Amino acid sequence: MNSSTESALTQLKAWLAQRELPDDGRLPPERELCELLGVSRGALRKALALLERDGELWRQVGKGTFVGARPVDKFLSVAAIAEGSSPFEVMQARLLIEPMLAAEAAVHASAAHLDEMQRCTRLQREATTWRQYENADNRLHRTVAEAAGNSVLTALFDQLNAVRRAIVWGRLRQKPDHPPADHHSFAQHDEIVRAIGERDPERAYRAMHEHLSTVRDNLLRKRYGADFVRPGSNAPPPA
Amino acid sequence: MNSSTESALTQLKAWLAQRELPDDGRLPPERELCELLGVSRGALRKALALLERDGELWRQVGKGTFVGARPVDKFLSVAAIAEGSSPFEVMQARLLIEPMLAAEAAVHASAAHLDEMQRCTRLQREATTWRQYENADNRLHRTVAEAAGNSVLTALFDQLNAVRRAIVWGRLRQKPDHPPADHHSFAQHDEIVRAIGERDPERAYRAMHEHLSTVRDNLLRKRYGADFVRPGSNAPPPA
DNA sequence: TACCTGACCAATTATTGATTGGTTTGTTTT
DNA sequence: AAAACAAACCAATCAATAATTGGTCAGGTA
Repeated sequence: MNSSTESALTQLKAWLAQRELPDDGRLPPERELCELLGVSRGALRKALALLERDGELWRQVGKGTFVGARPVDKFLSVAAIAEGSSPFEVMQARLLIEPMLAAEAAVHASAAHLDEMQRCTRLQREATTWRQYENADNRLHRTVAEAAGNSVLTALFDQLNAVRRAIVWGRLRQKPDHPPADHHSFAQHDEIVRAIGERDPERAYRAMHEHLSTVRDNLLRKRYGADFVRPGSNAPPPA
Repeated sequence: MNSSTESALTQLKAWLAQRELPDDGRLPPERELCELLGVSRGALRKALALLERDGELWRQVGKGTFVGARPVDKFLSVAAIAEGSSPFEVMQARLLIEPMLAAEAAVHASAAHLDEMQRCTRLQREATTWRQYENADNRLHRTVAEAAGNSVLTALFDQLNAVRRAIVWGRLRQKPDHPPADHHSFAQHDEIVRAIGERDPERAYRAMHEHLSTVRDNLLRKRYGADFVRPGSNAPPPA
């Protein structure tokens, strides 16, 4: 180590020891600090580099210099998740999560939530375009998630839903302009809403599970043929 | 429906039908559009509200009005979710999700995953600081999630975990420097890993559920006192 | 050779003004 | 009296700009 940097390091450590730092651990910009310490900026930077190498602080251009460990705010983007996933994985995730949300919704749903659910089933029946149909479907499932009354779970559902859309949009571009004559879904949606309305968590769970199973099977049949048998477990969880 | 809004709705639908919209589906600001259609802004807004209610378009202050479904691509940042949530909600979410991951892990876990889990339990026993203890705990739960073999679910777990950390860091600043003498957790972790290793999904589910219940109760006791009774449902889902 | 000074670069933040959906208020119309 | 309208205002958002900050380079100095 050269003499000037050694001096700067000593000064810096002393300053850090006596000085009370703000909450975010930020210390003054280099141009100020080097004047405070009475050292040149180059020397100060070498001293800071040493402390950074030891993990005692971290720096970022345009932001500043901070004591402590560099924060790792790894927010996985929806696109990144969708990239490494398959429609099958998304369906399995839905199959695990949404029935629980339905069960919770049966406990916590408000009257407004129930109204909205019924409105969605009606809108879906009245849909004349694929977009309307899908809108109503999305909205119904979203309302169920929201009705569960847990903002964290709602956020997770939103993320899952976003991944689902990203994958569907990316791989299965087929979007007919007419709504499907899928009376199966109508009845299943009705059963879900009914179970939630009657405050029956177990029935809501089963109804949602059965509905999503149907959706999954349709998806897989469309992709792999009618005789496809899904690998892995798909049973409801133990009680 | 009142006559002016009915007229506005007709005009609007006609305009939408004949007009080719830009790629993003954005239509002109209200102040322009009402002039184009020859209706008052109030009437136009009522008509727009109807279409929005039917999911045919969506609006946002400062942004504009767009046809189609409201994009949920808005990646909710961890901080944003944590802001509107409570530790209790996070625990409930963990209670709903992680037992299922454990059950799936019992089916799909590889030998490498099992090794890693056992390594984590060992590391936790040997931990001498709180940070090491917590690291081992995080890693164990993360490995279970990964062992479930579904990248979407793993991503959701990561997000949930990030929210949990954000909340714990933000609200409960107490961080003792010594690991807890919490032999309860040790035994429960062992039971989880054992159940997964023996390929018993139901036992893995129950073990994880019991473990997280304990964690939650400890958390609540610490926060609200020993006699706190948690509202809402916390029962395992129906079979 | 080591060091300092000054300038410049690129990433980031702060600021300002304009745009836009949402709301209120007072007036006019029916 | 109720509905409709017009204008003003509000808050969220966006675009453009300026300021800040860590990183780097060139030239001079001891």
